[in-house]
This record gives sequence, C-alpha cells and structure tokens, in this order.
Amino acid sequence: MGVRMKDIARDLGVSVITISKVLRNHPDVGDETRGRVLARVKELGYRPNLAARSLVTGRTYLVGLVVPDLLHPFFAEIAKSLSAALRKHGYYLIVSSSEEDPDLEEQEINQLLERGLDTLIIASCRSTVDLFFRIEKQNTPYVLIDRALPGLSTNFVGIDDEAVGMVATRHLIDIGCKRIAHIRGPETSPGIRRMEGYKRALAQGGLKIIEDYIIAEPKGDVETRQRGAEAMRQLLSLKTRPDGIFCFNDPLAMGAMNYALDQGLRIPEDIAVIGCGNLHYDDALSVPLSSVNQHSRRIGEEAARIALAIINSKIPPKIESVILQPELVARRSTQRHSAKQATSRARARG
Amino acid sequence: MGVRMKDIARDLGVSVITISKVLRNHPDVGDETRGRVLARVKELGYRPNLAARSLVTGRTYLVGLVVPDLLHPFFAEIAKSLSAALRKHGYYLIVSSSEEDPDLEEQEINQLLERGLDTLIIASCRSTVDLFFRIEKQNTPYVLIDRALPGLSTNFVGIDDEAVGMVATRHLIDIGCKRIAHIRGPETSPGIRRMEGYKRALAQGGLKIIEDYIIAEPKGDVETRQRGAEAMRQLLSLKTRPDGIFCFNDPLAMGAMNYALDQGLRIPEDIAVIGCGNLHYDDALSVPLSSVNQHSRRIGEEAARIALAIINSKIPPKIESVILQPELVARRSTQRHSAKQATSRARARG
DNA sequence: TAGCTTAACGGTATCGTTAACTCTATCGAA
DNA sequence: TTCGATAGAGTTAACGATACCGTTAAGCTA
Repeated sequence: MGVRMKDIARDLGVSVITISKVLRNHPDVGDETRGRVLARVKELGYRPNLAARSLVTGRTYLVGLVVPDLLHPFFAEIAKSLSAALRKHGYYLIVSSSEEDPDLEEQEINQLLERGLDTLIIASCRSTVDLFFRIEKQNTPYVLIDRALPGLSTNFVGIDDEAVGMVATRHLIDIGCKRIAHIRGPETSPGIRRMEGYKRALAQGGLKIIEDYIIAEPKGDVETRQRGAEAMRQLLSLKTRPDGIFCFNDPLAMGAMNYALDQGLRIPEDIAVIGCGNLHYDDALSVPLSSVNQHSRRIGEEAARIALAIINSKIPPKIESVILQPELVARRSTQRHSAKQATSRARARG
Repeated sequence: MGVRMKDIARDLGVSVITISKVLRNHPDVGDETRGRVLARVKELGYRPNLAARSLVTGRTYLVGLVVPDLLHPFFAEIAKSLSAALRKHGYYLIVSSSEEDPDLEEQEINQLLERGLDTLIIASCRSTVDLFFRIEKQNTPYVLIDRALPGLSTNFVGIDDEAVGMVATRHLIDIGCKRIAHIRGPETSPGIRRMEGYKRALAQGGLKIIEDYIIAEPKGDVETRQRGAEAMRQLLSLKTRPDGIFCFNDPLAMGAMNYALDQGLRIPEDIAVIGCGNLHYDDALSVPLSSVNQHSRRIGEEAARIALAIINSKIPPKIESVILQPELVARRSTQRHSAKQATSRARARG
C-alpha cells in the first residue's frame, strides 16, 4: 500500500532497524542519520503500520469503553473527554452501549476483548462479579467507572454517591421541606448509595425515614421520564403527600415534575424537586431543575490517566480509586422562598 | 498470550492452515475435521489475533467517525446506530469530535488516517474540498453524512434539508402565520438549504420574503441556546414583529422561546416556534416544541451499509447518495388553532 | 599496544495469520 | 486400465514492524 520502512531504508542506504530506532526515539542513532531519516519520512509521508507494530509489541493502541447508554449526556460526555485524553497519547477509543442489559453488556465486552484492547473501561450494569474475574483471566486490565461493584477491588473512578444523596436531601431540608421523598434508580451501586445518603441526611436533619416515601424505579419498557411520572403518581396518591422529592437522576425528575404540574400542583411551592446529573437542558425546563453535578468530564480524564498508567507500566501498578465530590446546582425547582419569579413562564404554560 | 492457531493445530494433529480455513468458512475442509476444530476452538476459548490478520489482509476492521459535536443528540444517535450496525459485521467504530472547528477537524482526520481505517465517515464542518482530495489520495474510502460539500461527488447520507425548511415553514403557514421569520444555522449545506426551503415555502404560500426576518446565527463563544435568545431579541426589536419562527435547530428554538417567554409573550398565541431535530427532551420544555425529525438512526444505518459495501467490494462500487425525507412533529409551540381548523386549511391548500 | 568502554548501526528471528499454491488420495467415466 | 476431476489436506512465503543480540569502529585508560 503505502510507503514502508524498507523503502526509506533502501532510499537512504541504511538498514530498516535504523529507521525503526529513529521513529521510536531510540538513543542508538547518530544525529546526522536521525536527521536524514526524519526528513525522508516526512517527505514520503510515511505512516507506521500499526497492525505490524501491534503484532510484535502485543499492544493494540485501542481502549474500549462500555456504558449503559451512549445517548445519556452523562456517559456521552465521559466518552468525549476520555476519547480526547487518550488521543493525546496516541490511543484510540472504541465505544459500546449495553442498554442497561447485563446480557448485552457481557456480549459487548466479549466482542471488545476479541478485538484486542490494551484496557477496558466499564460502567457496568451488572450486579455480579463473575464476568470481571473472567476478564482478569484474559489479562486485559480494566477500570470501572461510575458504578462500583461490591466485592471487587479494582481501579475505580466515580462520584461519591452517598454524598450525592446527602447534598441533595440536605438542600431540600435547608429550604424547609419536612416530608422528603426519594425516587430511586436502578439497583446498582449509585442507586443504592444515593438512597443511603438520602436516609443519612434525613437522620442528620432530624426527620423520620418513611418507607412509603421511597419509591422504587417503576419497571416497564418505557422512557425514563415516564417512569418518573409514574413514581410521582404513586407519591401523590399517598394520604399525606411529600413536599420535597430527591430523584435519582434528571430524566426521572423531569417526568415527576411534569406529572405534578399537570395535576395542578406548583413547583416549588407545593413540592420542591431536585434531580442529579445537571443535564445541559435542565435550566430550559418548564421549571428550571435543581440538580447535582456529576463531573462527567473529570471522570473521563481520570479514567484515561489510570488506563495509560496501567498500559505504560511493566508491572501492574497499585490499584487506584478516584472518588469525586458532587456539587449542588440550585435552580427554581427548589427555590422555596421567593415566589416572585414564578410568574411569566407559569402563565405561558397555561 | 492467549491460545493461538498453532496450539489448536498441534493439539488436533492437523496443520495451522486447516484451522484458519475452518475459521474463515473456507470450503476446503471436511465436515468431521471442521467439527473437531470448532469444538476445540470453543473449548480453549481461542480468539483470533486481529493484528496478525490485519497485517496480511491489509484491513484494520476499524471505521472512523468524525462529527462536529458528539454531545449533540443528533450525532450521538448516529454514532450509536452506526456502531451497532458495524459491530454486527465484525467492525468497530472510533469516534472523534471536531467541535465545529475546521482546523481541529483536519487534525482529527489526519490522526485517524494514521491509525489506519477501512473507511472514514464524516460530518464535515469544512466548506472547502481540498482536504477530501487528500484523503482520496491516501486510498481511504469515505462517506459524508449530514453535510454535503459543493463540488464533491461522493457517497453521502443525509436528510433533504430543503424539504426540512419547506415542511417546517409550510406548517407555520398552515396554522395561520403571516409573518414568518427564520433563525439560521451555520453556513454549511444544511444551513443554506434549509433557508432555501424556507424561502421556497414562503413563495409557494404567497408570502413575501422579508430580509429582516432572516437572522444569521449570532456569533460568539456561547451556547447555542444563548445564540437563539440573542436572535429572538433581534427579531422582537423589529417594528412589526414576526408571528412565526422556523429555527435551524432545537437548541436555537429553545433559546428563542425562552427569551420570548421571559419578555411576556405567549407561545404559540403571539409567536409560534418550530425547530428541527426532534430532540428527546422537546416535549418536556416549558412549551413543548414542534420540530422536524431528522432520522438520525437511519442515517447511521445507511452509512454503515455503504461503508461495508465499499469495504467488501474489490472494485470501488458506484457512488451512492441516500437522501431521507423529513417528518413533521407538531407540538404545542405551533398549536395555533383548533386541530380542525388546521386540517381544513391543509386540505384547502391541496 | 592490549584491553576496555561506548556509540552507532545491522542481522536474524519472530509475532499470528492468510493467500496462493501444491500434493495426495479417491472415485467415476472413458 | 487410465485419466482427470475433485475433495481435503499441507507447504511455503509473505505481511511490516520490533526485540534481542551481535558487530564494528572510535576513543580512552594503563
């Protein structure tokens, strides 16, 4: 196809090895020779054949990413920052979406392993660890992100999900909510830990934990927002309805808010709502939604850093765990004490 | 590392070639031998080394995708469906984001070419064709998506952007708008053609084209929504303000809507607004936004089909151009009259 | 001058797979 | 019987790069 080392070597009257050394910055080459080689390399537009290089070095220069949903802005942003960070070091990212389906996730991971990767980065929707033991057997290093797995001590980058639950719930307490409900997420580590944070904040705030106020994410093959609406329906049918709701994520919160608004309730006057994710359209909603920032970009960057560290060290480096702290983003949906602003848009909604 | 063909061959007392033939479904193998090989392959968990395969076949089994913005749901969905479609055929997708920057795009493309790809799929933010001539010289086939380039006859998959402009504008006419404005997108083919469609629909509807009603996308390093708000500000400062607005995309429309609402205007009563993209949060906005569906999933699938066709044909296949037709999604932001009136008008128009 | 170190370069084997042949039975038809 | 066709296997030679080790020449020390 293109021009090979061999061509340049013949051209310059040196050996192929010398070319190879120049390109890899090996010291065993004289300055004059190095200069001639580099000039010719540029002139001929030589590009190394990575397949050949892979074959002998055993590296593929590829990193795989498996996430539950590539369309979710949180994961999309992770993918983007990860890809950019890897690219800077000559590595490329292959992405994969598991659609929150453990079986599909396994299939995707197997396909990626078959492809041959230097590292695998996974936000797993699985609750068991067996698959990961198998990955370890295959000698492909991996980094978990977002979702930790109990009983698996491995590299991890994510947010402190208990703190997420605490920050959000404490904010609701701070604005004066007394009956705070929680719409849960899936039964993965973020879902569990955010609920724990919610409970802990309630306890610290001197509020009782009411089991009826904790709604499991409704099942069914419908959009997340519809599940949020269904959860809100359940909450509103209770004898004493809550006055504040912490939702596992923003789409759930959107669904819940819209259902409440449709029922004629006012947000935040009747019910305050806070989500998590700080999605980029949160402030354009009918009622701008308070949320908790998850630092998706940082997660991608840290995951890239760890991945490269693993790849570049001969011996397995020590296991790293990066836990980021969440950040409250307060908007109108929890703005309990200034009813002034809730005018023009509320009217337009009609 | 893992288990190789050699191991299986030694194990079974046959030659490596036979294993290779079995794995490639070559006919020159007896059924009994084939069975024994497959059984052992499965038992030992053999995975082919793609680097070695690449070296001899000259294929990398990788397809590259370059889009202006990976976080934009339109492109995210294309990436997702493309990746899934390719995976079914043993190909993998590497994604790249150019951030609407032509220079960065060139850099990303060069990096991807260096990596070695079987095909490149590009939604280009460039307006010149020179880069693509260079790509052609490098012998990497490519497919353009979403944005066509004038003077470049090549494989293309996208939507009929003139039809987008016509469908949206005609809808505004149908609901009774008389003074229809347009907030433009970037100066790429979709931006230009949608405006042409807008003008053509106005002409067909017997409305005058008023240059003041055509607002170029405001510049500046701000979010798209803020640009939409700024455009709306300009429109509202006109002596006679428009009563309907077709926006190049949904984020622009969101910004425009929110600005109008904040100014105390009612949507759709005072101004009807329609965007394009049918983003998945359109119906959760303060006023659910009418839009035009761009069939992003189909675009990804068609691009994958063409890419695979190119890869699998020895001779370059004939150039394909797939133009999808847009689809109106009417929501509250254009719900001017009762449904009855709207349909009768549409019927009257023929 | 012998012996040693160091800089600069080259030879050879190898990575795991496939393409393009070649070889050898077996079988049926002439 | 003999010939050729055919099915099923194997032989050989790449593919393009790197690792490992060896070689050479120059410079230095004693």
